Amino acid sequence: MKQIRRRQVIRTGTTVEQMVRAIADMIVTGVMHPGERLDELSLAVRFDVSRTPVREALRELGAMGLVDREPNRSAVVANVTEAYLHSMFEAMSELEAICARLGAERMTIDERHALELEHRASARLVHANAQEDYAAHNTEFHTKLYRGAHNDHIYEMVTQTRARLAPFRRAQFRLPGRLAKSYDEHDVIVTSIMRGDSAAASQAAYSHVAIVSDASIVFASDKVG
Amino acid sequence: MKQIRRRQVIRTGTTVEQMVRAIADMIVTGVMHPGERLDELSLAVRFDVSRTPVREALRELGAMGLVDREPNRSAVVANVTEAYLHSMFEAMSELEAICARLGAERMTIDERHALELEHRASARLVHANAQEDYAAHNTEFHTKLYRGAHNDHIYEMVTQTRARLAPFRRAQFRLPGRLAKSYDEHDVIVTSIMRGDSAAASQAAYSHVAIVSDASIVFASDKVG
DNA sequence: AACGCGTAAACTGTATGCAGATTGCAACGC
DNA sequence: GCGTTGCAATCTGCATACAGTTTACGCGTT
Repeated sequence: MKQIRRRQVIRTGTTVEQMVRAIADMIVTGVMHPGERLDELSLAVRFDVSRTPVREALRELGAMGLVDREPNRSAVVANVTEAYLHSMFEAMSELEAICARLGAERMTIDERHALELEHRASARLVHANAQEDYAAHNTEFHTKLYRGAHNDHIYEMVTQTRARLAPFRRAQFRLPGRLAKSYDEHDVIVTSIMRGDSAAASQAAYSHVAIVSDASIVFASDKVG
Repeated sequence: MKQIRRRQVIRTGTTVEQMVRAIADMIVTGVMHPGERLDELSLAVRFDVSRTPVREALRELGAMGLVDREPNRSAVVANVTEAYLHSMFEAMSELEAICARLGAERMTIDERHALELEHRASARLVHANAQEDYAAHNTEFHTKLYRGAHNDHIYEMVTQTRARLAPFRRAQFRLPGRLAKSYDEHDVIVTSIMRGDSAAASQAAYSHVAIVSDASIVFASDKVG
């Protein structure tokens, strides 16, 4: 094989890290679907490396829960049971409620303003029914919320859980009227946080995720199982 | 090299899985200390395998957060900052509070009885000041508590967090009077759960971990940093 | 004696080869 | 015609070889 060290122009990190990010991205963004095979040789060819780094990347993705691995079988994009999916959504509700509560107590003035700005910015996207753009703002909004708890470990857990849920939550904004409802729910969270009302923020965040969960499980159900 | 397939008598799983378990165990039980190097070749020799499975095991342990890895550097047993340690303890409080709350609502009669039994069984160990044995019962008690929430993903998160905290929590029961206090705290949790009082159970579990956290950080402080 | 520099040793990153496991297919028997 | 068995192709698991990087040490210079 050639090996002329021309591994594209991705700048950051080691080969394996790059592959982990690339593959995780494909899974999370829905380029690859739950249950799809991740054959080592194909990936090696695709990324122009040998199987060794591919294997390490797959193992790491396995540890993250994004792919399932069994001995002597190809790795496959994680396809969780409906029960486990449900437990992840419930965990998301709990985690997000914690973040909202802690955020209401701990966020700096700047963080609060940034959150509110992010929220307000997405208002016009609701009217335009710009689902893609709204989804991007939505992600950023939630990231700011999670950061606001000022707890790195909780941030790690909630981020990882969110990533694992992503493949099953893709279509949520296609439900008619969901965009507007989502915006309203965010509004309650933001308002509560601005007031420093941790109980209300927590409650609002919990229900918000619970609703997203319901919306998503409908769409997931034809993939899971 | 020989390769006479005599890799000890550990029965389950692939080579890498066995190594992950073995190394994780050494870290969690304190045989290896935070900051200690995990050189690939030494481990390979020790386990009588080549470096390839060792590397995969280390990568998995890295993903779990039990070891730290940097490019072109040996993996080392994870040594977290005091800030991150604090965030993990806080997360533990929150997670355990959730488990207690959900447990108070969801545990079956059998689960409640088993939890109470486990708790009562450790009473005599308190009087004997049998720290080792109490620690074992303590682990089992908390596992039952986590299971009681009937949420697999939360169980996964809390278990993983607990494992990462283990190296920094080892000495907690050596504080004078800690055993008795721990028992009393458990008692409040158990009683609340038996009554189905989720708010009280949640509150009790939260404070319990917060106290353990304080007790542990004292001991951790000469290791961390 | 202290500091820099260069080289070698030690170690990680990656490629490749081989052995064992699995799967699909085809030929055969019922 | 359908199920079963055996073989071949494919793929994973692990070992080994090699390349690139970091670290440590010793030598020479000041």
